[in-house]
Amino acid sequence: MRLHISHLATNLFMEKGFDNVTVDEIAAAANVSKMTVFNYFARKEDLLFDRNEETLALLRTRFAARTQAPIPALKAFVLDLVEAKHPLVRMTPPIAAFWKVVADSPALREHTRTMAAELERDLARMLAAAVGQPVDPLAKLIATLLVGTWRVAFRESLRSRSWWRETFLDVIDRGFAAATTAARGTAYVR
Amino acid sequence: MRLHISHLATNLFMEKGFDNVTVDEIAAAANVSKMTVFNYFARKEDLLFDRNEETLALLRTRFAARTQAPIPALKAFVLDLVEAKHPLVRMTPPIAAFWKVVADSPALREHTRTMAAELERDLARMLAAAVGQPVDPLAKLIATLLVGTWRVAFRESLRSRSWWRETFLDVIDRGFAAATTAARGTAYVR
DNA sequence: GGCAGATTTTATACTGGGTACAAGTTTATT
DNA sequence: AATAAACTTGTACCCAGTATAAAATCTGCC
Repeated sequence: MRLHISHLATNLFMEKGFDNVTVDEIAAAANVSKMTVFNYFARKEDLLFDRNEETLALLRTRFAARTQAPIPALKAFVLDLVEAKHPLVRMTPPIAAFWKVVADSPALREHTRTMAAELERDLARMLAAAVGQPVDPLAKLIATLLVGTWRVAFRESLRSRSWWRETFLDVIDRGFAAATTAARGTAYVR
Repeated sequence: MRLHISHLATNLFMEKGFDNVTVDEIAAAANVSKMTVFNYFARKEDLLFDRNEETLALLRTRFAARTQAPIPALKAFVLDLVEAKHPLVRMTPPIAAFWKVVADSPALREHTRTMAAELERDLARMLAAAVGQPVDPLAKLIATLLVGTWRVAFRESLRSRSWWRETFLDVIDRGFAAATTAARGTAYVR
């Protein structure tokens, strides 16, 4: 049911743009009342980003299974995503279309920032836990640097559909090198 | 007039919290109609962050007058702010109270993220212009790393009112070292 | 002073996301 | 079948923000 509504809504968003579809419209298309939609999804934005939680879970799982120090492990994780052509880094036309919907809506762009902020907080907690310490400024700094690196690399890979690999990997390389510098001499790097 | 309304609104926000003050209320307090308020301020959030543009202008001015490479110059700029006890880094009780209003409102927290994103874009442009190049992925990455560093340092200085200096400067040190690593071998560092 | 024209302010009415609440409907349990 | 629990819905509401056109205020000019 939740999936049904979310799917329907996503199609409408792709057709007409996020801001040009009202929740009433979505509810009508699903033969359901507006209240029911808000019952399943706290905000309109969640209709599109329903799978965000899965991504976080994937990160947590992979991080928990790591065999290296936190920062190298995270870099290896990102490189694995590229190698495996995971949807998060594989810019097929439908995926590019999805992100175009996001890029075209101010509300959705703001929402991605909120998600990034939550990711930063989560990652800081994970990093701190990995070295057995409370969440301190250094953990927050590293989390911010890494999430920022990811954001830039991701956006660049969206901008140019072909030949993005080189740029993407260069940004990842430089960003992780930067985080490594910030964390030099701590357990985060080795 | 704009200042009058903004001042009045800020006081109301400090008293009751951003989300518990309606624009109608502000308009009434200023003996003015709601439309007039929106005439001066495009969004409710702008009533509080009216001076954001000034800060950006300060950054641009200082950056234009720099004598060092971009990244060292920006670090010197931040250290100067600390030295001069600029309001941006001096956490007096009224300033802390102001930021508590922000911290207590989800809408305002989102707004700060939007401002940070705009700052990132601006800084990327400034960096690219400084080395005579179009805005490329590296400029974006450095801008993101530096703004992220600033955000973390700033938030930490808010968290603990006394003895914040050491932590603040440590985060700045590590963050700028990280950005320097990301930019190694380019004109951004020297 | 007084008039014409531009600018500002205002009232009114609307859109749309989101909440509160209470009543109705379905589904599961015994 | 009866009752409780969970889900769904209608209705009414709040508030930010927009559109539009009328009214008030200010401006330069004679």
